[in-house]
Amino acid sequence: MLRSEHIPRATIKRLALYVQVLETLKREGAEVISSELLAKACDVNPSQIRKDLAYFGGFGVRGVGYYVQELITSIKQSLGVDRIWRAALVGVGNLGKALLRHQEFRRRGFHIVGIFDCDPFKIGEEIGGIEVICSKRLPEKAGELGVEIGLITTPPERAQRAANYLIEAGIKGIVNFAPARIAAPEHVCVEYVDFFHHLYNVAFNITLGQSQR
Amino acid sequence: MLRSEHIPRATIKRLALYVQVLETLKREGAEVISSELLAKACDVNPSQIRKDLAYFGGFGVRGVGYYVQELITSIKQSLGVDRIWRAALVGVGNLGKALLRHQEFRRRGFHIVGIFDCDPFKIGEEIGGIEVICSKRLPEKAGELGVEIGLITTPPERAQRAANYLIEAGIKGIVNFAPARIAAPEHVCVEYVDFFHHLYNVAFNITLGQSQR
DNA sequence: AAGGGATTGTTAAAAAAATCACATAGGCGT
DNA sequence: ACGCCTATGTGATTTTTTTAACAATCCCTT
Repeated sequence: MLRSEHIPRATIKRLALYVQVLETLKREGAEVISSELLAKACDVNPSQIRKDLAYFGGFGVRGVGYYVQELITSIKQSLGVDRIWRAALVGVGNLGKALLRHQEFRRRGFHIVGIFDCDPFKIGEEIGGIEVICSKRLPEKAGELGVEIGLITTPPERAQRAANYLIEAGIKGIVNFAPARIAAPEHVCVEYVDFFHHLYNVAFNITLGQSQR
Repeated sequence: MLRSEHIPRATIKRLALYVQVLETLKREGAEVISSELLAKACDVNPSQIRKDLAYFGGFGVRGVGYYVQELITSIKQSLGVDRIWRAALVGVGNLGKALLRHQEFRRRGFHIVGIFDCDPFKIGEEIGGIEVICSKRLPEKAGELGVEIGLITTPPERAQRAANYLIEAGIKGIVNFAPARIAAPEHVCVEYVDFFHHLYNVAFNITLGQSQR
């Protein structure tokens, strides 16, 4: 059993993908799926899938495959997303507002319970029943609200400051949507969402990548 | 010289990161930078950077480092983002609207010149001076507008249909913001932007990943 | 209850990517 | 003009990740 080994970062990334595809398959009525079929749907190698899943346990049944619902539950458990996560959003710009309106967050178990901005004109405004609070008060408020994850949607030049407030608040995970790197202590997990990385990738592939992949 | 070899996918990803960090450094007044310092700012290995850059040419000066502005220009050229790319956006929801308002797209050379949706109530509406057109007319309009890249911001269940229209329109690159996989022919490059992959990553790291990284 | 068929879990091999180490070469001071 | 200093570019090495192959095992039919 592989369970106790070090789990590759790439595996974690793929598990999130598997959940997405499995939920689609479930909606379509599938109850059981083989690694081969799931692989096709995810556009990866079947061995890859079996290996990824084996890190967390033997979820499959030999000769049969994986029970879809059971697998979804197991992966979510393994990832730690089988519960509600309370998040704070910092930066009420276009993107911030769009994310706040995005029903998918709640549906997936990420509840935005605090909204912060440093613009005095935005402070006090209500969005989806939550009042926008001054970013400076983040450290004090975050504990109160039980926030564990921070979402940064500020302009790039203010991303680091937002991060500092979140770190000061004792938050352990940050998803940064601003196109800027941020410094954080070892124990804080920072993930970057950057559209432009993807756009650049596409542009490159169109331009010269014809032969690749 | 490595130039003619196959370029790793991971390298392309990092080049986009380098551009981001270099532009910040430029704003801060840096004119020259060593691979070591750039590495620190990007949180990667210095050799990695030198090797990545060497795939595209000898941009550096031995004993000195890399000239920041020159390097930015060179990388952008290598990636094919040293020009304007015309894009179409399909799906005028919260996220779509936020992206349309996002100034960064234009600043980085991605001009959204067509907006499409299948909702009759949205068709005809004007956003930023561009009229929303029925998705069905995408194939005919895309050529007319000179669109090369498609951005999908529909709900997940409509992502494939949006993709089909884009493919029919002869588009060669798609950035899909909808949480759904899409099928596309070999010659069409598809990139996925999925916040939840990142959120899941953070959740996992907080839950059990303490020992990792 | 026993054997056949199918698909997993896992070990071994291959491929890819990251890192190291150093020779190479440009700039700058003398 | 010469040599030193420094940081690049690149071949060799290590590590990581992916893919292939197959033995183990579970269900299902007879």
